[in-house]
Amino acid sequence: MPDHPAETLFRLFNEVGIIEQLSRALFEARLPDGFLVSHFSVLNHLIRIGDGRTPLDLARAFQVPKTTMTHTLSVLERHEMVALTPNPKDGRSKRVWITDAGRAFRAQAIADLLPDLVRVSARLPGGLADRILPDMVALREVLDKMRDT
Amino acid sequence: MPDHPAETLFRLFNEVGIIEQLSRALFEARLPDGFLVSHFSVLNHLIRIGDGRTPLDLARAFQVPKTTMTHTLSVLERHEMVALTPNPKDGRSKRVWITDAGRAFRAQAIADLLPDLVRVSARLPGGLADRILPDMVALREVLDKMRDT
DNA sequence: ATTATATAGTGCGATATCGTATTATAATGG
DNA sequence: CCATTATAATACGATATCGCACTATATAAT
Repeated sequence: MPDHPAETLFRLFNEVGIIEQLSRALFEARLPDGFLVSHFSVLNHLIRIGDGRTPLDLARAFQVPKTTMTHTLSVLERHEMVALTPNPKDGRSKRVWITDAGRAFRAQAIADLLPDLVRVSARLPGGLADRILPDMVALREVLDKMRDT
Repeated sequence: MPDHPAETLFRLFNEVGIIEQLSRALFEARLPDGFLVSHFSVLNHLIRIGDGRTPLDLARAFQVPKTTMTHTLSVLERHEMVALTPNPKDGRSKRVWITDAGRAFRAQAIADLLPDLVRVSARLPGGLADRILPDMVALREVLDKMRDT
């Protein structure tokens, strides 16, 4: 790697990859057996953003192939944590709804996770997360837009 | 999620996950068919940190299970991009060496990747990567240490 | 209207990743 | 020494992720 603006960005993506790996392991250690962050994330999204969206909407939100979202939803559906209904606006499509079981699962997961998050927070240099979050959002948005072009 | 220090951290991990997803897709679109970031990363590590390490060392460096590293190395070995030799210091272990083909692959991948990195850099708010990289390193180190305890 | 093109979801196959168990070798304690 | 425990790598099975192809429906073009 030359001494180039891209060099720093390359290193940053490197760190992002490792942090993703570590935080995912942390999360999944607290989830019930057989559940992964991908499952939790969908439920969390359905509550934060609202349900009734289509599977494709979700795939786009998480930037995963639609086949991956089909699979993730099928797992959640099998556990009755989401329900899929026909989309009255589009016969090809479906709508995704979170169930009470899904809400309960998400709430429990967050409760089980919180102590770890607090522990991490306590060990971080003060204000680190607040400090970098806006830049991380900006980075995500740039990548997101570049993807379309 | 309550209004809590953990809330910001939670959001940060969320962004990290999405950025990881997007940057990986960007990378892999430039790699030859059948190669993933995991393969490139190992080769890159062998050059940056030096080869001759054991598979377990590599698994620790990337924070993946050792079975995952066994698999990744077997792919690279099949393509003759790394060579595994017995470890004279430990009969249970091996040492990992990068080959000329591995070096060439890595160099080509970086060359093919550079334009994308430059494009991203150009669209980012000035100095963003430089600004947050130290904090991201600190975050990674905290997670890394917490993992041991 | 009819045809052509685009889009939503899924089936299927390939590979990646991960957990558990196994084998071989080291290190340790008696 | 010998037995016990720990460690490195792998085999194996399960699930996740992804790309490609297919079906059904919608949209656009003429």
